[in-house]
Amino acid sequence: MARWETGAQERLAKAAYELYLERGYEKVTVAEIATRAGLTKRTFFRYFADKREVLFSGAAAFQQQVVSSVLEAPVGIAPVDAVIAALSIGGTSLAALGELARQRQRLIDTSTDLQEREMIKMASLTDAIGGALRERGISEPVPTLTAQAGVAVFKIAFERWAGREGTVEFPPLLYQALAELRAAVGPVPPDDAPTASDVPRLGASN
Amino acid sequence: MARWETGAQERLAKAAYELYLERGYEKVTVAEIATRAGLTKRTFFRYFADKREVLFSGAAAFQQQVVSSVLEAPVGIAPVDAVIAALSIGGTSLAALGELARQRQRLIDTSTDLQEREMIKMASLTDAIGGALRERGISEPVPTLTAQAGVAVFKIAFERWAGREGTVEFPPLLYQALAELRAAVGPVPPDDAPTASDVPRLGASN
DNA sequence: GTCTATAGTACGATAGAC
DNA sequence: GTCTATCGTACTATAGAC
Repeated sequence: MARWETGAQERLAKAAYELYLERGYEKVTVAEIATRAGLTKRTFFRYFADKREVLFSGAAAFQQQVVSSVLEAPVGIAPVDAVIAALSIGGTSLAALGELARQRQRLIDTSTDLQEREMIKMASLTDAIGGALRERGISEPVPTLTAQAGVAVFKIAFERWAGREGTVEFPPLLYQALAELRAAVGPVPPDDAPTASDVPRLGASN
Repeated sequence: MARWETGAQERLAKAAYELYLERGYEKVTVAEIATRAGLTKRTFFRYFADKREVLFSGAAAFQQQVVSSVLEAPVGIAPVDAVIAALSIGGTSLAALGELARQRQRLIDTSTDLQEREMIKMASLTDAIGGALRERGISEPVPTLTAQAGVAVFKIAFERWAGREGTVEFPPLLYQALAELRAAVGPVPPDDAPTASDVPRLGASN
């Protein structure tokens, strides 16, 4: 008999999901999660920084995927198009999880603590996307603003996806939300306006 | 001698600011704040829901001011212009606090807990602005998207304001950030695009 | 794996204002 | 007397220290 069952992290995550869904996030203690997984509280904190983090352990991989897509976008594409394309791919991966992703979203909606954590993750994603654009030679404020707009659009599109039953393609929801954002914020200012800046392109001379 | 000095909440807030600045937010306990204010931990929690909330007690008033401005904007103005005008007024009020506002911002930047709370407050502000637009008869998705864009632009403008010494006018920073956002997200889609929607106007027939 | 610090809660008691 | 602000204490759970 092995000293440890394998997959301690997976067992902890599974136990946490079950308990959170059964009794609600706030009514569950870390000790209970650990016990159900056949482990101790100490071990829980070896794998997860805190009680919330269980629901966000996939966030780093998602962020990495999006950042990679931005970095690998074709030369000459506008930053906003590179970001939206990257989020389209990432969102499609999340949507592929199906009911699990919707369940997770509903769980987060029941707790302000979890909502806070999700916002932090989204803020981190925004920073990382901005950083990827800067790495490609785009100078401020375009990276920050593009990343903010892209993530805002992503959130709306993903909420719409999660709120629907059955199988819905994610990319059309994302592109529709982008078009709606453009319509809502209004026209690009003319080039001779003192505050306007040209829309740069990735890999171009900037 | 009176059993209690007046202004318990103000004394607690003052003590908290002092201690947070002296030793850093995380190294200060609620008991210490209360003691410096001549009160007890128990009383601290009567006035503030938790240790972070001390730095955000003005948020509700700020939000209320912005929402009121949106609701009172002239008929016929585009939603995005109403939102930006409202945030311009609100931001100017905050900027009027001068060094105190900059100090607060620097404090928040030192703690992820405080950053989380700030994000929650900004999300609440976004929701409230979206609600104000809906109350004026604008239908989704314009309220949500406009509010998101407006708050994103506000955050960038306020960070720029906080990062500068001396007296800088807030509104020009805000309008510049809006122009930059428009340039970054690209052109409004043509009217015949399947995903495009006309830009509605407040009080018009929609 | 145990121990400790501290955030945050619950409930009751008490003291001043009116 | 009532009303309200304050205080004392005991408690749970997270998180980190040792």
